[in-house]
Amino acid sequence: MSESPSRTRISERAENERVSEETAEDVCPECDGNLINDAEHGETVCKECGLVVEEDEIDPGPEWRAFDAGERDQKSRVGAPTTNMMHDKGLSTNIGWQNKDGYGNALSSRQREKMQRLRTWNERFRTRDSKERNLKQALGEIDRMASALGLPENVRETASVIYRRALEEDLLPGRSIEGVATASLYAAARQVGNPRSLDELDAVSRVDRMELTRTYRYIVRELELEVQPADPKSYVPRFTSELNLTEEVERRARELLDHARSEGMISGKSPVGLAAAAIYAASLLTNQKVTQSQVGDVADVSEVTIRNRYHELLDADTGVPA
DNA sequence: ATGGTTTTTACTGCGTC
DNA sequence: GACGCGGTAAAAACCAT
Repeated sequence: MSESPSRTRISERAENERVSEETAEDVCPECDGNLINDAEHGETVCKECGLVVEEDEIDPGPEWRAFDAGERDQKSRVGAPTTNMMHDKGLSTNIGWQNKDGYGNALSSRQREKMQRLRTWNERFRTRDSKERNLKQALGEIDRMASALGLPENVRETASVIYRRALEEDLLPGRSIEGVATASLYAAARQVGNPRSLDELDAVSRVDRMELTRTYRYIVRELELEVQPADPKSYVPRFTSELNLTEEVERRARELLDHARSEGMISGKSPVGLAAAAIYAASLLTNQKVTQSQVGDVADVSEVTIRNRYHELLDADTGVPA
């Protein structure tokens, strides 16, 4: 319990500061006399010189007067607080389950049936409503992340289709809208051959990596999405342009990757790492050198990985066994 | 949970500018 | 002396079982 003394000190200091602030405010700026609060006129005036320091204050009280408890109940207009925990802030209609009318009398069987139908419909509209809202928010999220990552229109389309399907199949309960939206975008980007790495998604999403990978796996499994491993080549153009490299380098890198694929060297290796290594190797072959760390930076891959991969790529290219 | 594979981290030595 | 590069060992991350 060594922290209790320090905690006491902190709270004492806070107390002192607040008190001093208050006293500073309670003194008339003209004559240093004490101020009094005149609630009826909504003013703060100096007791000594009569200077009005503040006026037009907000009266926090009710604007009506109640003379007994019954009147207070009638005049008070305050209801249940709204809450953000529910999609509609708790303002939607809810039909009670008891078959009683407003006075507590039992309903006739005809009326009971009617109420049952009303309940059913009310519930239908309400859930449809909530899905609409859900979708709206998710699509906004997808849009935001997509433009942050510079992803084109067709990716957003695909992502929203995936999200809609997830929503239809009731995959949302227990998962965050954010998470599913991010996962949908990730899957969509890969499906249309414009992939972004998990790191990149992670950077623009509000959910952490763990949740992202978990929900991604989940929706891929549940929706039986066909997502092939990303093609290393699809990363090449983006990285080369970020490094201001020429078309020649880009072409060379693609060739290296094609060749490596035909040799069956790419399975099990990370596509991003392969792309980075191919670009590095291509930059050497075309005398437009970039450093390993430069490539590693834009691709988010360690230099070691680039080294290992690019040796393999060059070996495969020249026919020398590894 | 476990084991195998891949990637990353951290460190070292070498050559060059 | 800083920088780019190569290599290694151990840790961490990932994936299928």
